[in-house]
Amino acid sequence: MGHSRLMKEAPQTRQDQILQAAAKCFVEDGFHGAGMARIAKTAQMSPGHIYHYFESKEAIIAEIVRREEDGAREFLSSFDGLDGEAMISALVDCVSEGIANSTDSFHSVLMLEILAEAMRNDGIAHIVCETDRQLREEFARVLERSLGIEDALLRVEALFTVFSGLAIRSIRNPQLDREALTPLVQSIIRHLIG
Amino acid sequence: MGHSRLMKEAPQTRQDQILQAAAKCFVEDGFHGAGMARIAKTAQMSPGHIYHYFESKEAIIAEIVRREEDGAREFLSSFDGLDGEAMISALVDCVSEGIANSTDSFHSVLMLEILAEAMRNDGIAHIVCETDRQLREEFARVLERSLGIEDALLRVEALFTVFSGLAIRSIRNPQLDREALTPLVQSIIRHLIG
DNA sequence: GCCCCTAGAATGAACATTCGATCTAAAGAT
DNA sequence: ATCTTTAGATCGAATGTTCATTCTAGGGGC
Repeated sequence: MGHSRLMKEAPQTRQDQILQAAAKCFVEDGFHGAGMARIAKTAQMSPGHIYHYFESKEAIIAEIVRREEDGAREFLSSFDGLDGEAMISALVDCVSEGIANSTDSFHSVLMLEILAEAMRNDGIAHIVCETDRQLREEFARVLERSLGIEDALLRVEALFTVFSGLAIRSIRNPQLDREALTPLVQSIIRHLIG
Repeated sequence: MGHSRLMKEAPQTRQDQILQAAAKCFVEDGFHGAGMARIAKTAQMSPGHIYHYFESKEAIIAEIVRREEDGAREFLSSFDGLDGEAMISALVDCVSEGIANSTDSFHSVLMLEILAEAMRNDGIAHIVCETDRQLREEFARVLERSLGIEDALLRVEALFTVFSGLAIRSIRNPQLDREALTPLVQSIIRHLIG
């Protein structure tokens, strides 16, 4: 599951350095729990200096959300060229990869924080909802073309539901047996697109 | 989907009054975004007085989480006596009710906030994970007895995954067509327990 | 000499929490 | 009946801290 490379690779620009540090702090303490002082220290620069690159703390949050959503957009575009069987097996593979990924709690927590923030910050809500709309529509188009599915938008919604649920489950049940769950979830996927 | 009555009914005690006000503020501003001053004003008492009923803000959060989780526990116990067909139709009915419920964004947001907090607060994590373990095990027992399902714990995990996902979807796609999605999700449920 | 870049102290608002004062009301005393 | 005592409920101002943000003063390239 391809996430924005920002958060893993070494930061390229001063901006990336801040974003990377901020994301780390936000994951550990939450958007409102993390202070600029700690973010600055993590990014190895003075608090005041951050304001040369970002207008405010909220602007940092918005940019992190934007990049995180871009990561999902990119990931989805990797399904673009697939047809028939290739599409099905790519989706099924996605499950094992997706389940494994929720071990990477970094992105799970970030997602929760983003969704919670979206409920009270209209700007964030707009980014998230708009991305989701694009994702749904593009993926429905892909599914329709590659598999001839009719009510594709609906199936996509159900697929997204399952994948979203996995992230939550890995938090509420840390001992989750991923190996055992994978084939069962894969059978749901096949049930949805077959 | 039965949620703790605390949040809807008129508050019975002074404690409930505080918890109800706090939950409202937490939903609007987040656990760390909401200040005691605003909570006090919402509960119609002085900030200082809150500390006669709760040791700290964190204690309020913990109690809200505890009651929210109790709501889930209660809801689940309503499946206790069912058998065979009754169990299946109860589960299927659950979908339409569950999907409708995610319109009630109050509990969706609270859930997100709780899960995010669980990732950084061991006390909260313990409440959430322990409740989830109980829920899984009891529901697996019920499913095993009423439907003779073998790998019940696994099926329960998959069922919980789907229901958890619905809450997230209703946030990322506010225009979600609940009526259309219901039968598709119901078919997933049947696929999981049939 | 001039101009960007940078650090880190300064600022004032907001925060969780504490505390002494005041209010309420019921029990006890006369 | 009336006054006194007492204990808990309630308040709101004070506390010390931490917050996001701004400011100032200097350091290095041209």
